[in-house]
Parts: sequence; C-alpha cells; structure tokens
Amino acid sequence: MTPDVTHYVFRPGHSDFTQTSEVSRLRKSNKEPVIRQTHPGPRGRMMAEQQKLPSRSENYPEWYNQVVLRAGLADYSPVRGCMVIRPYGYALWENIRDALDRRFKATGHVNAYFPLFIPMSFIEKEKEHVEGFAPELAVVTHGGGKKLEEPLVVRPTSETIIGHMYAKWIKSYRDLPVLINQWANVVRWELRTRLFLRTMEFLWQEGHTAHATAEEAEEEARRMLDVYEDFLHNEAAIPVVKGQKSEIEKFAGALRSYTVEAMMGNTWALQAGTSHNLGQNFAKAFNIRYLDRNNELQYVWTTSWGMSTRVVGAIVMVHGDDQGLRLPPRLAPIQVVIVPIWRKDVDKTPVLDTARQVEQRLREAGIRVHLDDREEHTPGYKFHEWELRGVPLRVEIGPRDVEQGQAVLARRDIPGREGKTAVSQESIVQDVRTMLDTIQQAMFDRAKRFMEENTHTVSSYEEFKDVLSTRGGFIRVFWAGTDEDEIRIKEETKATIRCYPFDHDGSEGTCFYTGKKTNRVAIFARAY
RNA sequence: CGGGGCGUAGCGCAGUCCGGUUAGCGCGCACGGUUCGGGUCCGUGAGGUCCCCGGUUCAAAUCCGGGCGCCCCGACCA
Repeated sequence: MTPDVTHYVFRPGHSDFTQTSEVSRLRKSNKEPVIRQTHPGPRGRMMAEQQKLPSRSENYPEWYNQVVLRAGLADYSPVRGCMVIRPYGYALWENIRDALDRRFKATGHVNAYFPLFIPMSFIEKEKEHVEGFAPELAVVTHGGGKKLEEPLVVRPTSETIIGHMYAKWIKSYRDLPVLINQWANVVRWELRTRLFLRTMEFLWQEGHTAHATAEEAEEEARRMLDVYEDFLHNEAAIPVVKGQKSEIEKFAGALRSYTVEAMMGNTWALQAGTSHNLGQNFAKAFNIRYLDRNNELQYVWTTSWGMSTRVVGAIVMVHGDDQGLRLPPRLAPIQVVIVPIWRKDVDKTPVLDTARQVEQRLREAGIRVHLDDREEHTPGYKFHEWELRGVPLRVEIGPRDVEQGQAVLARRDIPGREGKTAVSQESIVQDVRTMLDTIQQAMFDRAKRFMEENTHTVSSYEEFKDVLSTRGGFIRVFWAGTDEDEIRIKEETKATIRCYPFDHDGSEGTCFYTGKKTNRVAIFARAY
C-alpha cells in the first residue's frame, strides 16, 4: 500500500453519487423490468428492489453498465460514444497510471508529450498502418474558419509523429536506445462503444522506443509485456495469458504483436495490454537512421506498447460480483471505509470519537481511509453503497465495539457474515494492513482459479463449437490453420485467436481444425 | 447504413388509442422530526418550453404532416 497513490476524498452532498441519466437510459432501452410501487408497502423494501443491480448471470452487459455508472466511475457525455471519467473512476485511473509509471521509470523510460494533431500525410506513410487506421480516423479539415491545406488527424496512436521526431533526433548509435513513454488521450472513430472498453476517446500510455538491433527491440517488446503482466498480477489482481498475436490480430504496421489476455467474469477475453515489435517498418517509413560504429547508415528497430483506461473495465469485469464493484486494495481509491453505528443519542459521541481516532491512525499509516459519518443514511444503506463502489474493507464501529475496545472488519471479497471478524482497536492498523494484503491475494487467486476452470481443450471443430456455445471460456488448441481458416472460424463462431501462448512447452499435437501435425498452440475465445 | 424501440420534472414511468378541470405517481432533491449492528419511517416543500416546427379545432401531451435526437441488435476495433 504505497502512500503516493491517489486518495479519493468522498464528499457527501456532492453530486458525485447521484443517479445518472444513463442508468435509466440504459434501463429503458434494455427493457429492464421497472419496479414500480403498485401497493403501499415498506419503502425500504421497495428501495432495495429498485436499487438492486441486474445479476451478472441474467444480463451481463447491463450489469456492467450499471456498475460503472452507479459506482460513479464514469458517465456518458453529450457526444455519442464518449464518456466522462468521474472523480472516483479517475482516482482509480491515477492509481493505475502511477503503478505503471513507476515500472516504466524503473526500466529506464522517460516521459514526454507529443501533439494531438498529426498531418494526414504521416499516417499514409506506412502501408499497413494506414489500412488499419483509416476507417477510424477523426480528421480536422477546418481551422480558424478556413479550410486547411492539409487535413490533420486526431491521433489514433502516435507511431507516425514520434517516428518523424525520432528521425530528427537520432543520428548516431550513441543516441540509442531512445526509451520514451507518453501519457495521452487518443481518438478512434468507433461504431459501437462501451464504457471504458471501447469509447471514441480514451486515455492511455504509449511507449515508443528505438534500438540499434533487432534483438534489442525484441527484448524491449517482451520486457514491457512482462511489465504489464507484473502490473496486472500484483496491482490489479488480474491473471493473464501472455502470448503473441496472430497475423490477423496484430497491430497495423507491426512485425509482431504481443498481448496479455485476461478472462472477464462472463468468460470472454479482453486484451489488457499490448506490446509490439515494429521491426524497421516505421524506421523505413520515416527514415530513422543512425551511423553505427563502422560509420555505416542503419535503420533503427522500434517498439511500441500501450495500456489504456480499458483496464478499468477489466477490473470491473474480472472482480465484480452481483453486489457491484470489487476493487483490488492496491488500486482502490478508498481502501477502507469506516461506518459508525449508534442507536441512541448518548452512543453517538463515543462512537464517532472512536471512529475518528481509528480513521486518523489508519491515515497516518498510509492507508486510504474514509469515514462515512453522514447522518442522513442508516448503516445498512452505507454498507450497500460502499459494496457497490467496491471498497475492499469496511470497518464497523458501534456502541458494543466501543465498550469492548474492538471494531468489526468486513471483507468486500467475502460477502455476509463469513467476511466479518472482530479485531482489537489496539492492533487495528496492523490488522487492516494484513487484511488488505490478504484480500489482494485472495482476489488474484479467485480470478486465477476462474480462468483455469474456464480454459478448455478440444480436439475437433465440432467439439470446439459445442464448448464455445455451452461453456464459453478460453479454448486452448493445437493450431495449424491459415489466415483464411482463422477468419472463417471467426465468422462462424465469433471466436478469435487471442494469442499463441508463451507457456506452451513446444510439444507436438494435432490441429483441431485442419488435422495437421503442429507444435503451435492457440487460445481461442469470444473477446471484447 | 439495415432491423427494432423510445422521446412527459434530475431519473423511471402513467396519461396518448377515444382531444376537454390545476398533467399525475414512484425514486431522487430541500427542510423538520424520527431512526441507525444489512437499503428507517412520518410530515412539509421545490421542481414541467409534455423533443422541435407547422396544421386541424372553441380547445392538442393526446389527432394530422414534417423534422430532430437517443437507445438496442447487426457490419470495424485498444
């Protein structure tokens, strides 16, 4: 629990947790049954029902939308396909950003910033690149009230403009390697959007490096993939399958693309991060050359790698349950919420005093804590609200606890009574710290088990289709098919090759589709 | 761009077929009280260009014509 991560301050009364227009908009359009009061009854129950999330099993996409909106992570913008990242969601992103940034710095990278606008002609310089991105470009044709001589594209990614600058900066082998990262927004004109997972504008980091040799570039691409894996495992508690993208799925303009694939709660795959060995494609397109030790001109070898706000969606879908969001302690904007409980007025002061003391001690210990001392809501209400928002640990302090010098810890990852333990106020700082670590680990273990349980092997296409439609998940198979085979499978089953996993031991088997002998293994899945 | 649906208070809806008091209900919001160990309860109150434009009519949320916007499903994708 590093103290330099963002602490989100929740302010009651601020409209940060009001019902958003989009919650209902989605309800409406999805024909969610709307619970209406048809008879006079206890309002508490009505409220409970009205505010209940759709369960994941009954409607996964709707569950996802509601969690994102109601947990206060994001809201829709007036522009179709865009979203507003709200303070709670942004605090989560800041923690993600910082955890990644630390790792980039530790591996020798520096940050810089390149412009949003890119000359149209730049995009056109690399053949595959332009083919890949042309359909999703936002193009600026007018500025200052006049038509531009050359249209500017809003960056969908920055290989081209960075390539242009690298050509200018790199002259000698002494200038290499160049290891630059940038934190930026990018725009891709998407037809179908989903909060965090696919919006027209999103935030990310894009690393761009240039090297003297092919080996070094390859090493860099693989190193950064390891960084992503490390981040996802240790910060986000998300297990992944590391591997190489197929020819069909690789980045437009790359020699090879690598990926970390995570399994969402509905067993679909999601690419959580990618790293590309760009070979000399961009070096040649932008003429990035240097003089080597022998005074000979050489093209550099470049890489690029990125992780985006999409990981927020991954966190929601990997860890969330029917009560809402569940955040891994290391990234949670609020790690601990204290809910004070009192019955009689005489209890209020001692309870609140104790709660404030505990709050202060936790904060001083570097734990991101929030005391929910709002008087307009009951403890039960607060329990539900903080569970929806995914706070990993709740501390309950009531009159009985004050009397006995204790507090009750309630784990978000274990619902109900089983997740509750009473601890002494004396040892609470250490107990909370230990508990947060335990939760972090438990969340990872749970997600890992889920991914393993939902990874299947098949030996025929019939079986493949059967498993995909009945059980879903990752399907791990020997694969000797062609690009055309891959496309056909996608058309027929919607499953794509997520990657050729690195963990395959190289043994030989029979391709489930072509029947040929091969030592290549592929993981197929439905993907976001 | 094809198929389906929707536009009435911040949100969810009723009312529209069959034109007619002051356009209603729930949630949320504000205020007061009450409650608080798993979504308290009671009272009071604020809040509306009924998507827009035009037409019919003594009278339009409601009927007619035109427009706009949004959502869902399908074709591209971090």
